[in-house]
Amino acid sequence: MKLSRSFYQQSTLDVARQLLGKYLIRKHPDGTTVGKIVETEAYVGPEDKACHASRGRTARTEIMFGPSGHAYVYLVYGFHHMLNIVTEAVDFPAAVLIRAVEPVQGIELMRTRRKTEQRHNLASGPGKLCHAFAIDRALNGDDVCGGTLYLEDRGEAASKVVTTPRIGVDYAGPWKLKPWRFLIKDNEFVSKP
DNA sequence: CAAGAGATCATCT
DNA sequence: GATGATCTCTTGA
Repeated sequence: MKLSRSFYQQSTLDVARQLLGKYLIRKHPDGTTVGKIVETEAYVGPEDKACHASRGRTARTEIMFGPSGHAYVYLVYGFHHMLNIVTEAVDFPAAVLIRAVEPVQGIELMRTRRKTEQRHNLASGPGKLCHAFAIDRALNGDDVCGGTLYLEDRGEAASKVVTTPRIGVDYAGPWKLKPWRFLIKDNEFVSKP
């Protein structure tokens, strides 16, 4: 069952937690890739110094101020794309970063793109995930309630969930301490334990 | 195995 | 002109 827009309108922390155990589906001319989400992070509102939108409303962050259920994709460090899903109401900037998935379908395609044999290394990190799923800035602003990139509930409850501070946001002062990273306990496909 | 450096560019000052 | 919501490879024990 495809997740509808109302799912993404909930509070960002709820969305981030509930996304664990859901499936990410990416349709592409080369084939379809599917992965189970095992790790997410929440970026919430104009106050959150780790959230790009805390710098104000700009051309780049505009998408986060828009309606929920859209993809926010951007490039970091000149190499890696990050995939976020916009949440909450219009004019409130918030999003959930998808940090890692467990490869389920289209694994050969992911191997070709990633040039690695190891299944646990195909999508265990935000940059790797985007590479394996062929996600780049062309998808920025795409509606994830559409048919190319979307999420599904396949009836699995994310059992044991663990929270930790977010990764790579040391510059965010007190905000870096917020336990807004969510991951499935003991899952071998997360980016780091 | 842990730690460190380098890669490379869109975006904002 | 500085700086990342990262990854991979190299180094040294």
